[in-house]
Amino acid sequence: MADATVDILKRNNLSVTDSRRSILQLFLLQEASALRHADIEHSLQGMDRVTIYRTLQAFAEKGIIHSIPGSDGAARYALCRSGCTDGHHHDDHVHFVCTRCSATQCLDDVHVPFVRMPEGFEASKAEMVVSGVCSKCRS
Amino acid sequence: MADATVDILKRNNLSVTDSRRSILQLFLLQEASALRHADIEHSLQGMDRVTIYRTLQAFAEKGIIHSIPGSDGAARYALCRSGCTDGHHHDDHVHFVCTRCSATQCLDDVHVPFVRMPEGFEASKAEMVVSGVCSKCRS
DNA sequence: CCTATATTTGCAATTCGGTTGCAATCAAGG
DNA sequence: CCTTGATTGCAACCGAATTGCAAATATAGG
Repeated sequence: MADATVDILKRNNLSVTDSRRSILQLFLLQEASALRHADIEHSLQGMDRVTIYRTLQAFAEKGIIHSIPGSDGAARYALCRSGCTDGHHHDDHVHFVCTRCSATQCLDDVHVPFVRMPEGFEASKAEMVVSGVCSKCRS
Repeated sequence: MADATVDILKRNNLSVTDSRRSILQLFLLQEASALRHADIEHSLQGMDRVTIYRTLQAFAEKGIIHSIPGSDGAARYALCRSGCTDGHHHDDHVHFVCTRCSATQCLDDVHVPFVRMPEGFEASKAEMVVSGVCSKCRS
């Protein structure tokens, strides 16, 4: 059990397989920015596209990762902070997309502000994506 | 010049064609909720899919319509309020997606709140999408 | 009004992100 | 170590979107 990936998978009632461990490993190493399916496919050559899709789905369902709304038609995923469990995620933070390096990252400490809805509307979820230049690209 | 569509196209230096007028007409009639490519294709049977894509792009570039971030992989567009011009849009309002009827609409009066960025980040644009049940579906 | 030019349209083909069904493989528990 | 249910890989498919090119059309100039 020398590996953190095994631990996380077991904690989430997922059977431990090579594919899942490799993908999870990628997320653990990544920390900084979100991963797209294509990124993973590129890093883990030889792994089937479909397996990656299904693994991402499984992780998202268990609350290991969360999806990030991206307007470019490619889903992005990032590790959930501790505190996320099955179904109920704590991903109420703002996401940032860098216009220079196009990396997407979670601003874990910036949470989505409340906005008052017009008469008759019932809000249940709010997502916010800020774009600009990230700290790495500015320096 | 009895038609508003001709007027709008000319004002934006776009040549007046049947396709553009029909699509623009749809947006003018629509008012309430945003349109996806598929919606237009369905309403305007016989028009080529590609023409619709290109027309939407042209309208967006001119600031006649703006695109709405949707996490479901299908772009949505809605008319810009007066005040939008080439490139520089005033679409700093919140968008609402109904989980029941799945319509997307602009909450023109609710503008995206300011959020303070962490050290080193430079924000240039912020998008916010709220989901829930719209006024039509609640009544 | 007519023509020349630049723009727009339609079509076919292609790319890209994502999903589904199915058979083979593999992990987990007994 | 064996059974069983979950996971993988493959092929095929789907919808959204883009590209290249030839035909059609709008616009400006005469």
